Amino acid sequence: MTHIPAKPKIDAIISTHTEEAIDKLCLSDNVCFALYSASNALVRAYRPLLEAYGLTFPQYLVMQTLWRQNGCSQTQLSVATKLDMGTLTPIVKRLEVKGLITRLVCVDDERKKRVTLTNQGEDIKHEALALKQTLLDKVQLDAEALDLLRRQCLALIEDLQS
Amino acid sequence: MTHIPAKPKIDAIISTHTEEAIDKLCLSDNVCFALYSASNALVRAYRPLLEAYGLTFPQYLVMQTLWRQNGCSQTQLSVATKLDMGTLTPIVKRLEVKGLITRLVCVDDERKKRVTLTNQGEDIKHEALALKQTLLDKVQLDAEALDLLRRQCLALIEDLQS
DNA sequence: TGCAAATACTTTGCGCGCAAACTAGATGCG
DNA sequence: CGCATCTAGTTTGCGCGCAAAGTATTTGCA
Repeated sequence: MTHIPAKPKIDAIISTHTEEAIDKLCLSDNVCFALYSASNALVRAYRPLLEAYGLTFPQYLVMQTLWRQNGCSQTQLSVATKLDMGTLTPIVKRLEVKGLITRLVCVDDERKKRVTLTNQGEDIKHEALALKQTLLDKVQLDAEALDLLRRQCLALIEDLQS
Repeated sequence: MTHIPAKPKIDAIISTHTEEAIDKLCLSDNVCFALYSASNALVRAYRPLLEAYGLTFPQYLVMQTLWRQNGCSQTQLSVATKLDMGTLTPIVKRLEVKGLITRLVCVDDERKKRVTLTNQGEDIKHEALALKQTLLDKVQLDAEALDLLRRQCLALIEDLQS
């Protein structure tokens, strides 16, 4: 009679999971998971703050770009925000519906769209930019640690896109 | 006659943006943006690797949790992956359709669903887990820097969710 | 025991994020 | 000039991520 391997052990049933087991269950030993979760947590934390201005986080990124340099093309916005055109088009359209920007076909190149802030879009600039600090105030990490985090993320982006 | 303020200067037109201008346009001086972009870049980099196993990145996170602890409830998966139930339910359903897991109502509590790996789900474990290293090999950051990045992200998550 | 509150999960709606396919205008070159 | 190629932007399809509302089961407690 051939050897019958031990029946694969069914792991502990749900009700017996202790706190420690759940801790080990968490993927926090994983850089990728940590980064991914931190990004989700960030967007989640921004949501109630940005709500006052009717903005989502990606919309806020587009607005920040325009506050630096009004009259960008959509391609330039795409490069600046690292969002592809398929993502950007509807975002920019929504900002237009909200009355924060206008989109006009470029006269010298009719393929391009020039994205320009409305007065309303300009008006919220300083208040909305201050939200960044409001959010960072929640964070224990000091300026130096945050700067390191920022540079590590940028380095990672470089490495991953090659 | 009242003072007429100078007409607001229209910023440099699109075609005159130099490389430097585009660089300054980028939001890379912003921690939140860097983190957000890094997370997007990460998911983007994983996509072609995970495609071989028919997995998305969030699906991969769920599988990783199950490979650690088979037979979790969905709530436990939700805690482990830091994804809310509304996100998790369709992810788990898709994994079931792919034949990687089964979902059974718990006998002792009929509200709960016990999520269990199929043989196929077990089979891809080692190959799929190896992808993590494949991806990290692209990255210049050393183990120490990655660990710091990981811990900074976890600290940030803690701070932001309070 | 009865019933309100809590818990586990599902569904809906909306806005990404991105690949892929498409439209339309600009460019280059024989 | 003519025409292939490129570039700028749009559309479609799919899978999140999450708030909010809904269903079903369990729990707690008067």
